[in-house]
Amino acid sequence: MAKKKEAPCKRPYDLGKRLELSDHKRVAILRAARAQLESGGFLQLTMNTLARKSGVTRQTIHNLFGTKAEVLEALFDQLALDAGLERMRIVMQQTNTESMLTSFVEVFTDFWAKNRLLIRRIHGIAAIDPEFGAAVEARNRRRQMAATRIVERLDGASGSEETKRKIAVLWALTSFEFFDALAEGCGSMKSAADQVLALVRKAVA
Amino acid sequence: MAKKKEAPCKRPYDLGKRLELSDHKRVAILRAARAQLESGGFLQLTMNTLARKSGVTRQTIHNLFGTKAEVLEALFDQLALDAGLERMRIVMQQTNTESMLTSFVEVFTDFWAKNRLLIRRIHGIAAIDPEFGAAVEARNRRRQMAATRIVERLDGASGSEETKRKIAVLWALTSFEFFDALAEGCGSMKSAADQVLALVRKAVA
DNA sequence: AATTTAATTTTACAGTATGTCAAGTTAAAT
DNA sequence: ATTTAACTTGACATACTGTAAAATTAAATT
Repeated sequence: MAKKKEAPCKRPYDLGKRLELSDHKRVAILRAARAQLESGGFLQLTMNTLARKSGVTRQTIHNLFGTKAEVLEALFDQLALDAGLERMRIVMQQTNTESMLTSFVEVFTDFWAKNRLLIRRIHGIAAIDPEFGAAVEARNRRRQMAATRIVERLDGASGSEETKRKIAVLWALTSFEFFDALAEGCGSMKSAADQVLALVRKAVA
Repeated sequence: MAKKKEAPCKRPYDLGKRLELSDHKRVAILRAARAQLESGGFLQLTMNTLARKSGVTRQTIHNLFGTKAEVLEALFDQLALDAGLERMRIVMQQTNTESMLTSFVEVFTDFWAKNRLLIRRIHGIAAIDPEFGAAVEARNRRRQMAATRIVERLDGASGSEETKRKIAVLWALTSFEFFDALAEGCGSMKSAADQVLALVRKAVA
């Protein structure tokens, strides 16, 4: 009674503007996720509200990202990608080792200051969920490597107990959590950053 | 057709052994909650599994504690109560201000080391959920007060910029998060504690 | 020993969240 | 005009939280 659908004949298809639209949605979703995460926290952030706030369907979020955890990983990745790579290059291109250390501290305190609330949440999720924690840890490894290389270059030797100690201290002093705790007590982010640098100099140099 | 129940005549009732049993259950639940939280994290910890692991009904947990968040608050309270009060007294009873500082650092690094995983989770929950975060912050205020008093006594004066700076630094250096980051890099908790003390001495004394 | 009392269990329910599926719609690309 | 794929819609299964009321159990009282 009803007409049968024709058989599908494959034909080349270039999605130009459609990809663009799709990307806009990705951006909108991540932006909304960030806002939601910062204001209400992780428990308030539901796929439903996220969909509503970003003007998309819940299903679309699943199509674009996968699970809720994957949305957050994407958010974290974007953050690291936007800021991380180029800044790390700046650090490593310093000729003087001393200024490399300074640059290292500045790059991260700046990063922590600009994304304080978001990173607090993301690290919080990492702390409560071992699986997500592993994902975050993997993404933080670049900082670890950098800290190691800087201290080793500073010390000349590598592998000694003293060097190991310095690496651990530099790592901890430039961690987000330390900055976050410090900023709570200091009046401003700027002075917290200054304090970190001073402490690093005293402890490592 | 059926017999009517007699009217209830109130009569004094002392629940001696029953309270004891109830307390045993409270303990079992908190113990199970801790284990679950440490091993699987917050997202894995459900009221159902918690009930199963502690040999109680889900409803009983609700009766004894209230909501899931209240279970965790109870867990955190117990932790702080067990260790916190007496230890803080030890710190404050030091005659020498210098040894008061040392004692302060030791008390907390010791505490962090003994409850590392649990505190990491609890602070994680505080970081992702503003409401729970406020509850944790309120319970951490004792440490804040102590740090302030120690530095003020050490400096003689109170209110100066330099004193404020020192308070913030002492606060951050003795935070759990800093210890946690440091312990990751150091081989042992012991050496992490040593590092904290050394840094505090350098920065504050 | 019989009865009263309250803790605990059982059972049921409402509300909300996640994640998946299939069919329908829409708009860009051909 | 037709094909294509993103997107929406609506529905579903599952799981967790929190609450309520009746049934059960064991301690405390008489």
